[in-house]
Amino acid sequence: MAGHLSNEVLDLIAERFRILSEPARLKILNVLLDGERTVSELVDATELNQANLSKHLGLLRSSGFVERRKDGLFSYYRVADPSVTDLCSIMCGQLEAKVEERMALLEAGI
Amino acid sequence: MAGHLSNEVLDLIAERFRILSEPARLKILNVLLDGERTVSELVDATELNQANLSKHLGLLRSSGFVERRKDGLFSYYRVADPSVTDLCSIMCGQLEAKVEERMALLEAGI
DNA sequence: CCACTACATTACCATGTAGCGATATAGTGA
DNA sequence: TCACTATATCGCTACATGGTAATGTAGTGG
Repeated sequence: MAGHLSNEVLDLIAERFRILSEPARLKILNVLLDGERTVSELVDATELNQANLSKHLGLLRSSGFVERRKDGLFSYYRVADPSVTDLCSIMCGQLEAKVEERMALLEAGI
Repeated sequence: MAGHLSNEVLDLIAERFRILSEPARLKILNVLLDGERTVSELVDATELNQANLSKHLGLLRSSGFVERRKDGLFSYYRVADPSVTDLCSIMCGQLEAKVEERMALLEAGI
C-alpha cells in the first residue's frame, strides 16, 4: 500500500475484490482448489444452476482467477491464481480475531 | 482455505471482500493508512462529498476495518485492521503479474 | 443428417447500493 | 439562547448485477 495509490490502481484493486465478494464465486473457487472440475461437476458441488454457474465462471475467467481447458464436450476449470488462498486466509484470520474478541467479551461479561 | 469452508463462512468472507470492492472505500483506507483523520480532512483528501463519505465510513466501521474516536465536534477515524495492507498488496501483486504478462506478450509480438 | 449432451449466451426481473441534496443532531463559543 | 460548525442520517434516483428460463452453439454417436 505504502501511502498513495492512484485512482486507476484503486479501481483495479476494487474490481478484483468485487469478483471475490460473491459467496457463489468463493464457493466455486473453494471447490476448484481441490483440483480441476467440469461445469457439470461444479453444478453438483455448488448447487448453482448451470446458467448462473456459467456466468460466474465467465467472470472468474475474465478476471484471471480461473483458467479453462476444453476437451470435446467438456470444459475443465481450474484455479489460475494461487493467491486466492492467501486472500481468504487473511479474511478468515480477521473473522477468527472477531470471534475471539466476542469470546473475551462474553467471558468478561460472566 | 484447505478445501471445504462452510456456506456461512463463505458468506462472511464474501461480505468482507464486498466492503473492499469499492474504490471510494479503498481510497479512504489508503488515506487512513497514513494516520488518523477527521471527516473533513477525508473530504479534502478523497474528494467525496460529506454525506457519501459518512456513509462509507459507517460501513467501514461497522465491518471493523476502521475505528472512530470522538473529540468535541470532530470524529477521528483510523485503520483498525492492519491486514488491509496485506490484502491490497496481494491484489497489487496480481496486477503486477498481469502487467508483466502483457509486457512479455508485447515483446514477443515485436 | 439427427438426436443428444455439455456448456454458453440472451433477455428479463428483482434487489442492492452509490451518490447526492436536504435535513437532523450535537458540540462550541458568545 | 443563538448562531455556527462538524458529522450523521434520510429520501430519493440511477445503475449495476445476481438469479433464472429460454435459446444458441458446438461436439459426439448413431
